[in-house]
Amino acid sequence: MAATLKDVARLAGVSTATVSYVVNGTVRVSPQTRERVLAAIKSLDYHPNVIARSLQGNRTSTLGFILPFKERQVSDPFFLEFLAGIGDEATRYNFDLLISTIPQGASERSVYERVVKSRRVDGLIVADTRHNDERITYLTRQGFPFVAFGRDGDGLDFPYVDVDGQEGVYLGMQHLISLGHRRIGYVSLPPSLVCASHRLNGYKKALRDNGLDYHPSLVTVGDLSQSGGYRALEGFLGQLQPPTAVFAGSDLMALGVINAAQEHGLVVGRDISVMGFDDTQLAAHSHPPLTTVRQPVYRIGKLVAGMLIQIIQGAEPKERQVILPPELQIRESTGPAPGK
Amino acid sequence: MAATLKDVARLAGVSTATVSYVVNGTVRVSPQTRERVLAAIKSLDYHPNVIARSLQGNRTSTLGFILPFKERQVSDPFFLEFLAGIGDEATRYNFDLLISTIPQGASERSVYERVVKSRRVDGLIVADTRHNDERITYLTRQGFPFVAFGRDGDGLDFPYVDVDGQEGVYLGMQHLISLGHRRIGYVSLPPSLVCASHRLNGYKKALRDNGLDYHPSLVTVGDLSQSGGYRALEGFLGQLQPPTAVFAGSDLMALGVINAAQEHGLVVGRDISVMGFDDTQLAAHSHPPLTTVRQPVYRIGKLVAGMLIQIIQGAEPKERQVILPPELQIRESTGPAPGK
DNA sequence: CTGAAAGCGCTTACAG
DNA sequence: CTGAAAGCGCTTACAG
Repeated sequence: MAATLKDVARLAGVSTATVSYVVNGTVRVSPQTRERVLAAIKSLDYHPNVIARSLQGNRTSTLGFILPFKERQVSDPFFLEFLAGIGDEATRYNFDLLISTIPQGASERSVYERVVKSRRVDGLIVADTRHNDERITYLTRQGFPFVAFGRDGDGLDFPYVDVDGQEGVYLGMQHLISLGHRRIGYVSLPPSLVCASHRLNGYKKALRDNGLDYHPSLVTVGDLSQSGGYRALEGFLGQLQPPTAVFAGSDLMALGVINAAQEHGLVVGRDISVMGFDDTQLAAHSHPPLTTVRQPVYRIGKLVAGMLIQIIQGAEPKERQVILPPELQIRESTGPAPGK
Repeated sequence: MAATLKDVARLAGVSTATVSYVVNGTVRVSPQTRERVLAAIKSLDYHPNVIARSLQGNRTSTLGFILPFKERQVSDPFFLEFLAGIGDEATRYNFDLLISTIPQGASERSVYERVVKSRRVDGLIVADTRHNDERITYLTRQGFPFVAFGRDGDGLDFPYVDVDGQEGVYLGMQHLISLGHRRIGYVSLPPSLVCASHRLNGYKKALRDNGLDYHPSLVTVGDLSQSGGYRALEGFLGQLQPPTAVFAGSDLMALGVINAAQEHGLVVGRDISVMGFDDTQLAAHSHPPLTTVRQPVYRIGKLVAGMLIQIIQGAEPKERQVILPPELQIRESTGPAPGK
C-alpha cells in the first residue's frame, strides 16, 4: 500500500494538517517541523493521492477532449499534433488530459453528457467547430467551461483559437497567381465545418481581387481524406481546360492530388502545382515537399489548453478569441504555370 | 451546484445508503422505495460523482497511455487508430482514458513515475516495446498493472498483444517472389524496436526458403517517416542493380518509397513493386493503393484495453500473451516483376 | 506555528 | 429491506 498523509504525520510526529501545509506550501511551517516532515515524506516515498485532492477541492485538474471523428477520418495525423500540444501544456500546469471516443452506435451528444455530468473533467476542448454546433450549444447551456479550436459560425460568443483560413487561402492563391496560374482548382472541405466557408471565401476573394472569373466547375468538395483529393483531380483532368494548379483545403487531400497527378505522369511543381492547408508533418515529408498554409496545430493545442486552464481557475484569459495569422510555407509542389 | 446523493436521499426520504443501493443495484431494495428514489434522481438530474466513487473504492476506473514519441514522428496516424480502439473498449467497461505526453525536456521515466505515483490511473498501456525497455522494467518493479502492444525482447514475462511480424513480412515476401521478384529491397525499422528484429527475420527467412541470396546492400534502416522510405529508394536506385521491389517496414515509409519512385518516372505496381506494413488508413487511400501487411491496430487497441481492465479487476485474462496472425492486403502497388 | 475537527461525495460492513 | 456510522485521503477554516 502506498503511504498516506496520515502515515507521514505519524512518522513525523505532527498532524496531517501540518503535513498538508508542507506539501502544498500554503501555510508557513517552522523550519524544524518542515525538515521532519520532508524526511518522513522521503523515507515513505509519499505522493499525494490526486483523487482525494480532487474530491476535497471539487476540481479534477483534468482537461477533456472528445475525438471528433465525424468529418475526419480516424487516423488524421492532425489530431495527434493537437493532442501533443494540449498534453504538454496541461502537464505544465499539473493538469491531466482525458480522452474520449464516440463508440460505434453511441451519439456524440451522449458522450458529451456523460463526461460533463460525471464531473470527470474541469473543462473540455472542442475541435473542428461546425455550423449549428450541438456540442457548443450544449456546453454553453450547461455553463460548462470549454475552449474551441475553430471559431463560431452562428453568432455565438465563446472562447476559441482559430487560424485565419480566409487569409491563408488568399495568400496561397496570391502565390499561385504570381506564378502565372490562371485556372486554379479548389478542393473544399465538408461544408458542415465552419472553417470550410472561410477558406472558400479566401479562394473567391483572391480570384476577384485579381480579376479572374469564378468557375463553379473548378470547385469541388472533398472528404478530408487523400481519396477526396485524388478524385477531385481526376475530375479536373477530365475537363476540357484542366486547371494548372490545384489548391486543396487540407494536406491529406493535397497528398491525394499529388498521387493522382503523378499517376497521370504529371510532374508536380512543373506540369501542375499543388497546394495544401495545415502543414502537418506528412506535408513536409511528402515528395515533392508540399507547399501549404501553416496552421501551428501544436501551438494551438497549447494555447487552447492554456486558455481553458485559466478559465477553470477563474481568471478570464486576456484574449478570449484568438485568430492566428496563417503562414505560407512554400516548398516544391508549386512552380510557374506551364508555358510561363 | 450538481445534486449529490444526500440531496436525493433527502428528497426521497431515505438514507444515502439506500440511494447508493438503488444506483448501483448492489443490494435489493423494495419496489416502492426504489420508485421514490428513482423519481428523486430524475427530478434532481442526479449523476454520481466519479471522483468520490474512486476515492472510496481506491480505484480510478481509468486507463493510462503515455504517447511514445521516441521512435515515431508525433503525427503517426498509427496511434490514433490505436487510441480509438482503447477508448471504445474503455468506454464499454465504464473506464476512462488518460493520455500523457512527454514534454520537451522531460524524461519518459519521469512521466511514468508521475502517473504511477499519483495513482491517477489503475493501469497503463505501453506501445512500441523496445529492447531493454525501461518502461517495462519500471512498471514490473512497481507491480503496476500494464499491458503492452508489442512483445518482449529480453526474456521478460508480461501481458501483451502483438502481431506476428516475422510471419507478416514472410507472407509479403512470398507474394513478391511469386510475382517473379528476385532483388527485393527492405527498409527496416529503428533497431531499438523489438518488432524491427522480427520483421527483418521474416525478410531473411523468406530469402533463405526461396534460395535467394541476402545482400546487405539491399537492406537499409528507415526512420519511420515518409522521408525514411524516400531516401531508401534513392539509395537503391543509385545501385548498379536496383531492386525490382521494395518492402518497407511501415506504411509511412512505403508512401515515401512510392513518392520517390513516381518522381523517378516509375509506375508503381508495374516498373517497381512497393509493399508496406501496418495497413493504416493512409495505405488504403494512397495511390496506387498500397499492398501491405495488415495489423488490426484498432482491434489491438480494444484487446489490450480489455486485457488491462481484466487484470485491474483481478481476473487473470484467459490469454496473457496474444500473437495475432498478420494478413496480407494485396492492392495495386505490387505487380509482376518487369520482364516476367 | 500547529492541531483538532469538519467535510468533499460516495460505499459498505453492521445492526436491526 | 433500511438506516446509522465509519471511512476512503485529502484540505481548510478555526482555535489556541
